[in-house]
Amino acid sequence: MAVKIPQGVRGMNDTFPEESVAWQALEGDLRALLALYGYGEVRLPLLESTDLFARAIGDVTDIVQKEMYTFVDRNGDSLTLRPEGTAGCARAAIQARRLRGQTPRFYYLGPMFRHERPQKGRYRQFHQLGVEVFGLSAASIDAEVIALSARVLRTAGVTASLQINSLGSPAARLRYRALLLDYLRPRRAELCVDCRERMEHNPLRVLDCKVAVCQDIAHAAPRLVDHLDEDSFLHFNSLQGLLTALEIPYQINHRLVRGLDYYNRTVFEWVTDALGAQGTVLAGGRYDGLVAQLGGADTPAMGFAVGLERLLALQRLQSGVADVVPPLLFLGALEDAAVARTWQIAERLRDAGLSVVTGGPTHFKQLMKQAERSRARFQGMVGGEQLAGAALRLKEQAGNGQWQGSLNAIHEGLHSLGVDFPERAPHTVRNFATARTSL
RNA sequence: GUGGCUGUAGCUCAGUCGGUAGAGUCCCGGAUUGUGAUUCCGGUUGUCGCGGGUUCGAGCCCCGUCAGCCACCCCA
Repeated sequence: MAVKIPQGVRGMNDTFPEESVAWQALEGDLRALLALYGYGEVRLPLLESTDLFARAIGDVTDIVQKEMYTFVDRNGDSLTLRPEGTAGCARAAIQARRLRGQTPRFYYLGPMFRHERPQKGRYRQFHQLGVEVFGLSAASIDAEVIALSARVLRTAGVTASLQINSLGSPAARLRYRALLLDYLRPRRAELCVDCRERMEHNPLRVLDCKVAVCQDIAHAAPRLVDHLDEDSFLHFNSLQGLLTALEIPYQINHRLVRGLDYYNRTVFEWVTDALGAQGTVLAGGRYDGLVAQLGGADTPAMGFAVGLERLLALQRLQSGVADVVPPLLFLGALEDAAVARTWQIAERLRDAGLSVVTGGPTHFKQLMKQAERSRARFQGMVGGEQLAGAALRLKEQAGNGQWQGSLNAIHEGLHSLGVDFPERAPHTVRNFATARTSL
């Protein structure tokens, strides 16, 4: 009787060991880097109340209008799988009163969910590293965060180009919006249909359109930088000076406007043309109004997010990703009677912190194939002869190293073949002892 | 949400005019072999993505649907 095979949810991927080592390596490198800058991890829920995202991201954005995974829980509350991390992070910081005092520098790492049509570099469950700083309004923190973002890319071994812009204060942005509309309205008929729609709810996005006609119109449009408020203008100048001092090359992109409502002043993006249509690998900016908007004390904030699938894809293209680390030793048992002894030896070597995989009991030929496939550095086969005292042979699989000796002397054998034993075996005695004393 | 392309063995792919499931590779078990091999025997290589329709008969034709890829849109 045929049973229907369950299918994973569209746009959500499973990751197997060959692939997950690259994730682990990247995540490890990033965590180490963040510690270097004094950022600490916040672990946030994947679910928030739907209302939070509507208020934070802006309820006319595509994300809120048509991309959220929203459901009603058993209490009748409307909950949403987070489509981005900033809203939840701000909510948590407000709730835990972490907005002042020692300057909060946070990061988070994990899955986000958006119901979009999957394509290259875009999935329904995807992963972001996000960084958020609260309470600092000076351009110096913008420079710090952008420098950190530059090093995120450098750490991953990828290159992209930095584009920056300033959206000014909300008031200046509103004034500019009116100016832009005055400019666009007479040209409305020339714009593409999407842009005519954009004029209604988010005219700044017309500047970002890919259609040639719209780009021409956008190039001749009044520029945001020319209509910034005084403070934002100075802030932007100050940031540029700092980026130059830090030797971080950038381009000012007057048409760079971010999609989320909460941004003001500095916005930035690292872009590449190596990933097809999804060229933005890392993006962020300042969101001074969000915390107050969510009911917290008026607190400036700055942050960014990196798409880890995109970062990894770029890494795979540009510098290669981490590969599986093969075990040190393959130990095979040639017959039932040899299993117990072989497994004991494997356990002893693991006590000493060495990685050992076992095989058998089965025929010699099978074991040889298994040994080769394991990619272990060394290989040894245990049968009745070894149990009776005959010499065990250790062989280097990819080289010529060899050793023969008694089963009990396998430590010495490995040592003579050049194996370094760890100072302390991390997975054994220490954990056992801690467990006992804490109980 | 819209559009284009593609779904056959674990993998890479054939499959003619609609007429009985194929190759290579890999994998598994057994015999021989005590060190990377060979040989021999045997095996799953499969609801031809799924569901319907036409037909005496569908991997092939028609409709629907799902998934993957790419682009639009949007975003990291």
